[in-house]
Amino acid sequence: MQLEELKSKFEQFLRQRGHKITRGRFEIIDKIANYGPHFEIEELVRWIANQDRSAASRSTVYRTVRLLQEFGAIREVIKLGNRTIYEFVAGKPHHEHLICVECGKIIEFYKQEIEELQDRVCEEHRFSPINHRLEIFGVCSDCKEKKHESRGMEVRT
Amino acid sequence: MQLEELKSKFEQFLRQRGHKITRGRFEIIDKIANYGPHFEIEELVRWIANQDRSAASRSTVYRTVRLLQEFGAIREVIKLGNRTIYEFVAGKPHHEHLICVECGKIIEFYKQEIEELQDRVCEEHRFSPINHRLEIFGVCSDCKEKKHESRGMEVRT
DNA sequence: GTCTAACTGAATATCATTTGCAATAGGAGG
DNA sequence: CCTCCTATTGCAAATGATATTCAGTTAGAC
Repeated sequence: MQLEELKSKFEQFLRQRGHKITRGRFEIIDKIANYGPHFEIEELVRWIANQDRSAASRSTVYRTVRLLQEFGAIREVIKLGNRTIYEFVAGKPHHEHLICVECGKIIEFYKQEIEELQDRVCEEHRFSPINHRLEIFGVCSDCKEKKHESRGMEVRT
Repeated sequence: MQLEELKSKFEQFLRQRGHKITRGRFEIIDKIANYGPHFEIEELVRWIANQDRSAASRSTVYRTVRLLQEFGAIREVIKLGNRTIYEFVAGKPHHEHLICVECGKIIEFYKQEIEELQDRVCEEHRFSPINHRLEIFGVCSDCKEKKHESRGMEVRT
């Protein structure tokens, strides 16, 4: 599995920076990997605490998420209000997100042409891009259907 | 001037929602209009307080910014860490942003093709977009030059 | 002018995140 | 395997942005 590979890469990363290889850090990686691709930290902290009373504390989760971000295994992908949604990247190719404001569903997509056009814009401004984030907020197909149903009911009432 | 037009539209908006037309709200619009296109709320609050000891309080600024957002005169355009940068839209056409992570400079751009490609992606997913935000983080041309200079000096030292 | 609901300011609460500190545990060197 | 030093951990407290509560103040309908 490529999770093991990622963990050993992370181990190298920690050594290089003079950090120690601790159980907690690797347990957190496992938890994140099992949680699903997108998460918020508080959510993750609660989930970990529910699963395992003796697991890493809130502080350690925050600190480890930060390290994993620097390492590149995690990315902040959605910022909405005061919420930050992270993504466990783990070698997945780059992509952007559609976010349903009704149900919170997150749909990933990738458009080569959009990426290329961005590069062109950057060149035009002699700007060296480091990273980018495209968030499209809207209503997903499921929620549109639900709305139609409920609208129908309102009429009937 | 179109600021007056905007204010009278905002007045209508307030009336429609059963809100009152108060001096404070309109003074805040003036301050924002004079401040520049991009601002953070705390920054704005300090600036307003410095200019005018008797101006609106922090609470009122937050509340008014919220109203202006709902009205559509203000948009959250950049979310970076715990910072939120707002933009006074005021009828300006839609655009996206390049953000220099060295100096904080914000460059606006618009690419019709990117917008069209986004619409196509939404259609493919039967997703109804409401709004979107494309943030490109990187280093602007000025900062790249500065870096070269300082690198040169390091070598000489 | 009167009256009521909306507004305001100040203080307080909240929420996510960070930090200080004392106790603990990696892991390098013996 | 033991020792020692430093990084790490957990907790509690600090932070920073934003929201809310409440008592006093106003807009504006009648």
